Amino acid sequence: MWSTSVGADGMKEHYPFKTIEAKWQQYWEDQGLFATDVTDARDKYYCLMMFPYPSGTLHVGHGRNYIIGDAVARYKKMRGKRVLTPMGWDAFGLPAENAAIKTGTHPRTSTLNNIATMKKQLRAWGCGYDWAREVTSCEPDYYKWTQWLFLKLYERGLAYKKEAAVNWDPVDQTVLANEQVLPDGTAERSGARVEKKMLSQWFFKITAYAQRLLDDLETLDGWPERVKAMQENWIGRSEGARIEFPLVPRNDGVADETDTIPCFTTRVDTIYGCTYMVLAPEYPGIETFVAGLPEEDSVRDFIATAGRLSAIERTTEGDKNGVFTGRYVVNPFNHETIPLWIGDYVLLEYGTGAVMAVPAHDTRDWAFAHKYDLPIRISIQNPDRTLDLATMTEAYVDDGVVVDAIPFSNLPNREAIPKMAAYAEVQGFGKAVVQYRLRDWLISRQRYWGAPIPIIYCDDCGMVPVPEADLPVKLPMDVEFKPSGESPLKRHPDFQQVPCPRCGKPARRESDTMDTFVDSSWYFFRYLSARDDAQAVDTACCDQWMPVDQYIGGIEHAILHLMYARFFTKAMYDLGLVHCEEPFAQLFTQGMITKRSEQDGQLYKMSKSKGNVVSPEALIEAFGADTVRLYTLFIGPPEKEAEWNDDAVEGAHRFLRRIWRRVYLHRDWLVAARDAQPMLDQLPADARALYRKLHESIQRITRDLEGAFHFNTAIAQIMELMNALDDVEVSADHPEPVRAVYRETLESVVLLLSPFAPHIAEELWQELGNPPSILNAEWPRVNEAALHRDEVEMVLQVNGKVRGRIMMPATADQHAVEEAARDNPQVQKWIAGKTIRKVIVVPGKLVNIAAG
RNA sequence: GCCCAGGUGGCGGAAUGGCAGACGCAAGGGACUUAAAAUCCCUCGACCGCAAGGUCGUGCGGGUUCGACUCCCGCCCUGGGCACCA
Repeated sequence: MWSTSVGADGMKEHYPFKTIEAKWQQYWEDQGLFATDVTDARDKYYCLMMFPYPSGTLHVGHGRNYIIGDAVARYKKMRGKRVLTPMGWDAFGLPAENAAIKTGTHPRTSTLNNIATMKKQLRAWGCGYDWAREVTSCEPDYYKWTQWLFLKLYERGLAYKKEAAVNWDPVDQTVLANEQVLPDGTAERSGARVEKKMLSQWFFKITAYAQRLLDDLETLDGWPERVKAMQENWIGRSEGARIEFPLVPRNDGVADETDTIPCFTTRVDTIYGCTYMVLAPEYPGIETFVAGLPEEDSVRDFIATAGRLSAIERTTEGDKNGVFTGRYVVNPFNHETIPLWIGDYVLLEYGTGAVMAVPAHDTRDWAFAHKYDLPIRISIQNPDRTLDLATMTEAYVDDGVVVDAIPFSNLPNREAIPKMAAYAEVQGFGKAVVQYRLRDWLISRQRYWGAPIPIIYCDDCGMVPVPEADLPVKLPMDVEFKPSGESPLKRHPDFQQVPCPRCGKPARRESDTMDTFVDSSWYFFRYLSARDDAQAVDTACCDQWMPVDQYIGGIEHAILHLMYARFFTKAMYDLGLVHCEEPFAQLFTQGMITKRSEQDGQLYKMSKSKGNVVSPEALIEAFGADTVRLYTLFIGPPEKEAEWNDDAVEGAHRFLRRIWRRVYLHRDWLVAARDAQPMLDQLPADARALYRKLHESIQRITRDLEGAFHFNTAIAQIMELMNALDDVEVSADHPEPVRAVYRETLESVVLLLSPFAPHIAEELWQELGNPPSILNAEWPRVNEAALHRDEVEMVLQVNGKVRGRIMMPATADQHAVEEAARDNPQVQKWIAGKTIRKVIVVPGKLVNIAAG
């Protein structure tokens, strides 16, 4: 029903997305619309997207992150916020170094090339950033400060070196942090089967922050529950007791290095049922315990066999193997002498590496005791007191009553736990303790492409930190990459040989570099003073702008990056560098984009190896960036996974084309209707209804964007509004108030659309006679008067089933509504001959008559 | 085993305890066109019925309620996190 008059230039009638997209990208850049002056923090809104690793090119799956972030930034700007959206590059990392080994291209060259490509891609998507704050973690002006922060942590004892059993990735030729090993024992990055090796490595003492990291999760109201739950699981707090078991001296008079063996238990209430103790095979000093005893050979064999097992074999539930040591310990509660065993199911890294075994009340101990015919004793009775060793077929692990445990007998076991821990403390052989699963963060990597650890080894002075004035410790560029994967720093004399900063004698530089997760643990502070070469962070500015108001990124960083960044923030807080304890107030984790593989028809995350990658370039060429953006946001709830569907992209394009034509064809008289007012009392019914629909839409879209970012329903609402517009005839021939309605509707559609499809919105905004940029325009406001209805449609139900509907004055009272409902012929058909038991009236909505 | 999500048409997905399936995709039919593209109109959960209309339907089984996709209890399934963690 749209008038078909064609505009002056027929060309532009066909939504010239290519020209307008190039035009507006240039305009935003020239006008510096995303440059933010951080000296003014009134109404600040720090909108941050996880900075990408410059892997080469971005696909539409990556795009979701940036498109969501850009839509949020644009929306908040229109809501009057002073929005800061910086962007940078997590630019150190193994892929670039591995590529260098293959192709000979230096990692810095390939990385900077990739950055240039990806920057172009972000621009082509229409995403705006404050590029003056760009940080690139592989450049000395950034990693200088990463190294400086390392030194600060080192001074505080939060960075330390120790010999430990660590995860070794044989493919990437480096050690890894626990967080970077998947549950199946393979490396998160390379996929290699991780090996355990005893090596001397650098750690950050994240465990010192375990409790704070756990406690402060509760303050993070703006974080998804699942992310908080994952971090809670990972930290793995458990309360228990540490009990010292005296070691029974050897018969042959040979002295031991220790006279007690401590163990950690969460079930000290079961200790009267403890019938033996088990040590981890790697337990330090185990060999001296058994030296010269008849059991020595079997113990050595056992340890050797257990040592050959891989991490997965050791940590997979299943068969438990062990061996008797020939030694005994004493249970300090009942003074009973019990045998000391070694078992491969006991982990050195957890607790004390020793377990008090209570087969009657622990499923693992039950299995072990049965296998090796060890004694079993009940020390917790079930509430009915019917437990009997003769009839038990599995360990009783539930709560009950303590038995055979004078002076604790007959106590409910939960009450016995604190009492027994207190008793141990008074007696001096134990105490209540809290144990965490979280391990310290292993940060050294035996690779080249990372920030060098600023430490020097001197034969006389030992470990010496590089003086601050000598930072950055620069990565040498003249290096040779060997296929073995060995770090070129290890055989780079100029890099390694250095005088000791303390005594001046020849010394050796640390050749390990830092985990790239260190670089990304503090970049959000650096954005605020990215070009400052005098200090790592600008404390005053951080006070103003931190925390980040909205952080947006992938769920895959739920534990890794997000916990490391929280740890760094707390450590920097303790150093007085910043005054916020949590970096990210609101966290939004968008779901992955998947696509069906052409090979096997399964859904996979987009990746080159699966061959299901969709590049944005061809789509932008064919449909424009606005279409790709609109489709990406419309695909489904942004926090959920979504399957990419090439066909549906066209639907988004059709919609934009429709809006383009509607506005463009009528632009002349729409501009002329600039000052016309939509007088409510002068509007014919259809225009009045459209005007109501418009304001309902504004209300709903605004609600959808606040908080939960329901872009999909917001866009659906714009589509509905356009559909409603289709049902009326829009032309210049209408009276002024009606023209005003059409103008306001189309203008609002453009405004409401602008965070999602900003180029077309800018162009149409201008076509409607407004000055650019739409970013400076105000988000539409709801006109409460427009929402008013004189009449409402009411649903009529009989026994909960819809039987009809009637129009009622909005002011009708309950009685009138009930009356009208009973009089309705449809309703009468269903209540005829029945007794009406109850009538429910929901004002403005429905009537339900219960009849039977 | 423990802890989180989730299960709705052919598909993606909508629904403050109040009309289940908004919006879009796909499909089918039609209009315009020499033709195509583009655009527009109609149909589109299942079953019964010529129709009016009716019955069933949100993983399964119960419950609360005038009324349940929504709340409660018990299951099943899918995805994710943790797990020989003492």
